[in-house]
Amino acid sequence: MNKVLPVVENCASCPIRHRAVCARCDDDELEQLNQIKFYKTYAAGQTIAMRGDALDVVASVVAGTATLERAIEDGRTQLVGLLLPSDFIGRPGRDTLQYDVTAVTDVTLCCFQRKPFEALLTRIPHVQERLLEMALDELDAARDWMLLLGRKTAREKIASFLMLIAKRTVHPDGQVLGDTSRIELPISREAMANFLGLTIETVSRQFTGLRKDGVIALDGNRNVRIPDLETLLLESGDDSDGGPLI
Amino acid sequence: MNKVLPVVENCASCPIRHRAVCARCDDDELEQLNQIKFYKTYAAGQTIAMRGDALDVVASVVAGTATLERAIEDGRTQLVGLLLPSDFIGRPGRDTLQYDVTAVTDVTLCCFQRKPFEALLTRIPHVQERLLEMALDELDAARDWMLLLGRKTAREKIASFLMLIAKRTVHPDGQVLGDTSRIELPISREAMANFLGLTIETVSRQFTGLRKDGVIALDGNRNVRIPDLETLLLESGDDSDGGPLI
DNA sequence: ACCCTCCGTTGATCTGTGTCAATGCGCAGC
DNA sequence: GCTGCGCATTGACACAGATCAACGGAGGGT
Repeated sequence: MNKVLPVVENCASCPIRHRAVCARCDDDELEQLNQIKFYKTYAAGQTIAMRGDALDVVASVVAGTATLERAIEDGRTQLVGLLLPSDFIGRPGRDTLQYDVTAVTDVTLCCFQRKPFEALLTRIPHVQERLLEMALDELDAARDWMLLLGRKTAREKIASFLMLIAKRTVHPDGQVLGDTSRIELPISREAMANFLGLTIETVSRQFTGLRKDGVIALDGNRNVRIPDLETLLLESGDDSDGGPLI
Repeated sequence: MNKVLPVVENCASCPIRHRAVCARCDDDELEQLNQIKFYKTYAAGQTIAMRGDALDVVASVVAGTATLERAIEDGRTQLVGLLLPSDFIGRPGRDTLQYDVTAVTDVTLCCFQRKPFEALLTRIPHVQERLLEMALDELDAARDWMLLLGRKTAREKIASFLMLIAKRTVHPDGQVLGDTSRIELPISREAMANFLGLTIETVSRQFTGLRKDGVIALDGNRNVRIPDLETLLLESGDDSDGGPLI
């Protein structure tokens, strides 16, 4: 518990700068951002924030994986966001959080106090613009996700999830790769079930099914090899023309 | 077909101005918006735009109901957005549309050519801010919707939908009402099925079930009376603390 | 080595919702 | 009035995925 986690020095060195909030800032603007930011780390399993919490910071994920969850009292839980490096948490202009945020691996956040950040937005308009762009990207992702939840079969859901992770895999050098022949699942079977609107048993059975049919190969629980990406794409029921590989 | 639809003169007279993109504009700024805008009407059933279309306008819904749909080739369709008066269509910064947009009733749109609108955004920062706010509201709505699609039963889905429509009902004078004792469904059973990730048969059966249990009363196909709102809320499986009634 | 816990897998069975098919109802056109 | 069409309802049945239960394997603590 509470291991010492690596600390990142500043946004300019963020491996994910090209997608993060400061993507288009010049050195001067980065300096302004640097003055109001700080890093925070959470160990795997820790709760970062809970639904209803007053939210006085906004943040970017620098490293690790976190989840956004919505739950019903009786325990049913739906993942409503998967936060990977470069994703943004929190919303300028609203001060309570609507969801539970949990670190599923060790997570490093680049945080900004909300008030000074909002003030900064008015001075650096293209950060505002970037936020809008990110929000709309997330909205698109949420809508694809809705198609998955409402209309896809269990097998298609799993295949779609694998494609999603493959596409979003970010390598240590910051490049978003199309390397989809081997992926590492960032979350447990349970989290996947909550992501896809399934039970863990069904998730497990579908993995077995895909393995038996030669669509994927499992190497431990978290490593998936994909011999033929085309086949997996077919299984996913996706007819998207690719779209941005973000 | 193609009846004469009423024309709205300018944003300032929009009945829904308080929630639309120009919510916080002063007269001078409204004038700037007026110069690049125009109105367009669509008859019920018309396609407003299709997935993949080049999108050179953005728009606000002034009157009527439209849907945003995502479909798989085999015909399975999921509604990913329900556009009611004051909702915004299109995204500054991206030039193709990801979804099919259809008018389900006669619809009046307040349109802006995208390029001049984007130029205007840089001059009127609080419109940009307003767009971000609306995008984030939509994201919140999408996430609640994901919980519904992934984890709720058919009955809960119907009850949630009724609550949603009740909350969003806008009266002609522009006031968002809490009048939830009688609502008019803006969409057909089929569209509801696509909204909720169900089949029309299941939607129908759930309506019948709720009626037989005295939770709702039906007056024709599109009119629902809700004797006791608390009961319906209970059925919806929602434990949200209300949140903004938007 | 042992136990224990956590996580994932597999099996047997149940059930909510989908599927297929028939029927009902309102409304427009003639 | 009748007919035809679109939409909604109802019924019988099938099946995908949930539920309940047992088991397996990896890793950590002692």
